[in-house]
Order: sequence, then C-alpha cells, then structure tokens
Amino acid sequence: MIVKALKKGHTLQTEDGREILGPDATKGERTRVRILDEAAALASESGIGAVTLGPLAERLGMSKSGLFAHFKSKEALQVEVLMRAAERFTEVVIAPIRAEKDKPKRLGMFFENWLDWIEHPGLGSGKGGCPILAAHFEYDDVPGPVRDQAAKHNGEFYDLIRRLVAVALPHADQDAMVAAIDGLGLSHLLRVRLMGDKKARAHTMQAFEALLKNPPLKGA
Amino acid sequence: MIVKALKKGHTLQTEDGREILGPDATKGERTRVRILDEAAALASESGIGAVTLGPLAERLGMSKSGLFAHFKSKEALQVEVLMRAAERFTEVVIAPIRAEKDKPKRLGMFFENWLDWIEHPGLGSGKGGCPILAAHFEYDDVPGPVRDQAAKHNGEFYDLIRRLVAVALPHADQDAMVAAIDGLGLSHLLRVRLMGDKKARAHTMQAFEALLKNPPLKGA
DNA sequence: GTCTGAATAGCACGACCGTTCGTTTTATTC
DNA sequence: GAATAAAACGAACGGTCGTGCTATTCAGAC
Repeated sequence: MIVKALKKGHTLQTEDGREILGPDATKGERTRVRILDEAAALASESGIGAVTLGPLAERLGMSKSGLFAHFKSKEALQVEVLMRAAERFTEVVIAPIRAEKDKPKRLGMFFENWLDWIEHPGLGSGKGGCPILAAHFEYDDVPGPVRDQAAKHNGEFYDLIRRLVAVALPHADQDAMVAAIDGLGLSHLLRVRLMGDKKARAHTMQAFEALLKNPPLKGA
Repeated sequence: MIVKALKKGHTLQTEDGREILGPDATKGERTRVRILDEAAALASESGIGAVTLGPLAERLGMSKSGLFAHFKSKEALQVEVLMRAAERFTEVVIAPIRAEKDKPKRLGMFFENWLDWIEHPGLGSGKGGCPILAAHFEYDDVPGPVRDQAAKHNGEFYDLIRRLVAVALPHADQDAMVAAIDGLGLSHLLRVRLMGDKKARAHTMQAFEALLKNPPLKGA
C-alpha cells in the first residue's frame, strides 16, 4: 500500500514522501488516487488485463459500484493506471538522472535506473513487474485505447533514449542504439522475471558496456 | 485455417504441405490437431489468455463441450497451444538454418528467420504475433503451468542462441551475446507490432551487424 | 446545528467464463 | 448389415465479469 494519509487538511503523501494531493483536495480525488495506486500494484503483479473491478474493490475495502463510479468504464480505468505508472516511472527512473551532468555517464545512469525499475518497479507490493512493459506485449495486436496509450508511452520512451544517445555518443546511429538499448532492457526483464537468472544483471551490463564502447555508427 | 483434409485414408496436410498425421489416424486425433492450429491462430491474434472455449468453438464450428472433451482443462489446452506454436517455430525458424554450413552466416540466417517469424509467424491468419513471446510477458509473474511451459521454451531458445554464438564467434562472451541478440528481437517486435515502424528492420539489422563486428568479449 | 451535493453502497441485469453430464450422432470393428 | 466405441452435442451449473440503477451515508459550506 503506497498511500498513507487520507484525512483532509493534511497533505496526502506516499511512503517515499512524494506529495500527490494538496491539503484542499476533495475526498473523491483522494480516493481516486488511492484506487489508481492499488490498481497499479495489481497490474504490476498480474498484468493490466487482471485489473478487474471485483478483486480491486476488495483490496481497497470498498464496493465494486463505489469504485466504478470514479471511472466511466473499465478501459478508462486501465488507461489511467498506465498513466499513473508512467508518472512513477518518470519520477523514479528519469528525473534523478538530470543531476548527472556528464552526458555519457547520464546515459549509463539512466540504463541502470531502468534495470532497477524492471527488477523492482516502485508500485506497491514490490512483487510484480512493470505494467507498462507488460501492456506493450499484451496489447501490441489488440487495437483500442489501452494499446494507444501503451504506444504513446513507448514512443516517448524511444525519444528519451534517442536524446540521451545523441548527446552522449554523437557519432553513433541513434535509431540502432535505441533498438539495442531497448532490447537489452526487455531481454533483462525476461531473464530476471521469467527465468529467475541471478546473473542476468551482469550479462546485461556487459553487453551494455560493449555497446557503448563499439556502438553502431551513423551511415554504416 | 491451416488444415485442409480431414477424411481418413488421406494424409492430413497443411497449406504448406507438412504432414501431421498419417493415413490411419483416428478422427479424434485429427480434430485435436485442427483445434490446436485454430487455437494457435487465435493466440497469435489476441494472446494466449484470449484462448477461451466459447469463441474458439465458434471459429471451429463445433460445440464448446465437444471441444472441451479433447482436453482436461483450459490450462492444459493453453499449454498444448504453446507446444504446438513451438513446433512451428522449430520448423520455420530453426530447421532451415542447418543447410547453411558457414557458422557466422548460420547465425545471421537464424536471426533473419527469427525477425521474419516475429513479423509474420506461420500460424494461420497472418495477422497476429508470436504467442510464445506474448506469453513470456503475459505470464512472467503469474505462476502456473503456462508460465512453466513458457520458461522452458525460453530456456531452450537461449541455449540455441548460445550454441550458435559459440561456433560463430568463439571469442565472444556467450551470455552477453544471448542478452543482446534476444533483446534485438524483442525490441524489433515492439517497434514493428506496437509502433508500426516501417524502418524497424533496417535499424534492427544495423544494430545486429554492429554487434557481430564488435561483440562483447569473454572475460571483459 | 442544517442543508446540499458528492461519495459510496446495495442490488440486479445480461453476458460470458470453465466445467459437468446425459444424450445423440458418427466412426470404426466385426 | 449389427455391435461397440469414440466423438460431438445441448443444456445447465455456479461463478465472475462490466455496468446500470436507486438509496443511503457522509463531507464540506453556511
């Protein structure tokens, strides 16, 4: 459970002290955030497709209909869960790297943060994986708003990598680097979560460092 | 629809002429194969989780109960679908590369065959993606027989890559190469299927060739 | 305090899920 | 052909799904 305080007049905070809602937030808004956080934890454990009203309501200690009233549909809820997870991703993985001014080091810092996230996304329980990545594969062939949202996130993610590469390794081919870096993360996820490979991190990092040393070159 | 013939006395064949069942196969065995092929096509389009009795029975023009009688449970059906898809994968991606005797070329041939499969797995409709890969991400955190089967496939797949690398690039670090190659395929899948990126193949191949030219080295 | 609207609960619905069972149809063997 | 086994069907089960309704409770403004 991420959310601690609920009372009005107090600032709503999470375990790591982030401020979500100001002191004058209405109760509905507070519950909404609570729902989204719990739903993200559920999605993290069992995939976005497992975010269903009944079990989610039970985890929250509220009724299905009370929960449902906060969203127009289940699909809308799922899309918002993805957005919420993306927020957390930005806070945990992306925001901290701005402190690093050395560009190549910044790229490396991003990659390690990302691997940390893949291993332990900051979404409650601590048990599950990244729901956004899971959604990418779950909905890559299923048209609809969930897929659209997933594609949007992935596009922004690729842009981020491309920018990091552009300033860190100006001579490298950016698109090929995006493919290689993105791939290392995806493969890392499978080796950690599906295979339970204890050495996954070492192998991933070795491949990453070799990639930085000899990147695919522009126009090659 | 893959299966053409059903009558006994004739050899059961698929569109591409593979022989599945001999001429003395019982009717139940024939139907079983027909079910598995159709289920694989369905899984390819919408994921293994979408392989449900009702819709599958309708696509087959048979009753839910008639279908169900061939398997002890839905989970057993899903596991068999994965096994069937893995068979196809072996036939389409792996078997042909034995013809190539030059080891480095064989590795490249495997990779291109794999990309072809990712773009158009040979599983019916032609519309969907690879159900095995989808299952890896769908079930990476969901314990049970489906996950176990998926992990088994992935383990064998990694072994295959490792062997191909070992003979093609003996000086390269095999585990890091597995991570890099597996990753390029996974990322390719997202860029093709989720993002609809027309240039995905060019970027993937550029990264792959750069990887072959400067692979991560042993003990580095 | 009272009032008012927001927030939640309770209940019911139709649809679909996997599964079971008894019956009927269809293959296969004699 | 008849006899027997295999296969498929149809109906029904208990369960869960998402989603409407209406009623109740509760929080916030006066």
